[in-house]
Amino acid sequence: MKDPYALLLEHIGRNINLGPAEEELVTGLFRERSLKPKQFLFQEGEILKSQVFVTSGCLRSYAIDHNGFEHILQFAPEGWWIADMQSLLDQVPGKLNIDAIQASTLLQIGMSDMERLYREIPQLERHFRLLLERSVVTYQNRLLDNLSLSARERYEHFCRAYPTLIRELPQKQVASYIGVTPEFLSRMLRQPASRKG
Amino acid sequence: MKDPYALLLEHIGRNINLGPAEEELVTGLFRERSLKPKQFLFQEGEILKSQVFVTSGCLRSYAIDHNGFEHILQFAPEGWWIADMQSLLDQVPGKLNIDAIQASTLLQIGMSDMERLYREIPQLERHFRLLLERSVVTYQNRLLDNLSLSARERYEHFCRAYPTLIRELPQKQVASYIGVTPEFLSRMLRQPASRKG
DNA sequence: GGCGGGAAATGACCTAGATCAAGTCTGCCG
DNA sequence: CGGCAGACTTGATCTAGGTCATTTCCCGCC
Repeated sequence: MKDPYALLLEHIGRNINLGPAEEELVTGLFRERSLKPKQFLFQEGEILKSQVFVTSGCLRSYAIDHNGFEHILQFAPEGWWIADMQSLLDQVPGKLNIDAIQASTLLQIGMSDMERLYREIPQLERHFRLLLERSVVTYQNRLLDNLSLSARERYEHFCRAYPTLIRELPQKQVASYIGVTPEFLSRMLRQPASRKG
Repeated sequence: MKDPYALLLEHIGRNINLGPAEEELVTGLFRERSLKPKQFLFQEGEILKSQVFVTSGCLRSYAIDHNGFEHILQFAPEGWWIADMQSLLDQVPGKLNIDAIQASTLLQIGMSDMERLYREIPQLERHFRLLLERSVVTYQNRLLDNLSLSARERYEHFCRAYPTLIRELPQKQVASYIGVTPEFLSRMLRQPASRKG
């Protein structure tokens, strides 16, 4: 079992270099927490108060539409951040739910402490800028996939993007992520992906 | 006709405060450029070399799928940034096309100059972090819309999100943005949006 | 070792939206 | 003014994927 704080510092260290004092400041402000499978971190209508970094296990965020269907926006395995950003940034009731799909541990930091970190370690702005750039690219690609690919192609992309996850996820969650019904995904997987060209 | 550089500084000024020397540094590194309607800024397969800030008119970015259909990722009217971020960040051949849908003017800065700006004005990291946060939220919402809403609902959202743009855009581009065929959008608009509940 | 509940499979049927193929309408360029 | 290329419309038909209901499977739990 790896030290969660070490994981966080390593993660940050990929983009910027922190001195020992800075590392201490960072680790001093994050608090550990663990979640059991299916336990909620955040529910629709609440106001999200903290940034969350996953140190083990896996969380997911999803929205529920007006027919009661779940649409998964993000999986967050070890080493990822997860949030309802709209709620967090504007301190407004969120539209997402976030829960653990496995027993998980995470590090949490309140918004005012986060702002303090930005003030005292301006380099962190850079770290998160770089993360967010990747995040935008990822969402753009996923959006284009949804606009231009068939369900089967989206499934294949998913398998390539999350080769580990796919083996531990219930099929219905994959369905919900790629945007098809569980029934349809089930049928699709039974069908022998037509050879082409 | 507003000064394009003033527009850029005003834009940045919404997030951070620059001193006169910093403002001069910024404006000194951006170069003006203009595009005629339909003129390309960037085409699939090229490697994007610069950040682009739109100062008048409107650009769009879109991908072409394996059936030859366009899918519009973004419209960038005055005051917005536009790029093929994947290409720009990784200096890799891009999958997007970017062109002007109206006569447009823009400010451009090469990547090395941009890095210099980040070095000399670290606050800019913050500015772009804040922009990118908004951008992620926007893409998340659009993705959820695509996963959970009908074509008509997506159209309505679009009208609310871009009330000005909708009046000057050809219908087929709206169709391409919301992810339906032009034929279907045409029919849909002819149908009197069923009253419900 | 039986049982309760969620996950998956499966069958029959349905529909939003796509496709293809003609038209028409419009604006702009020579 | 004439013509022609794009944008929009319209009709007929098709299909990927959805819906609903039933059954089976599997796994954790008492």
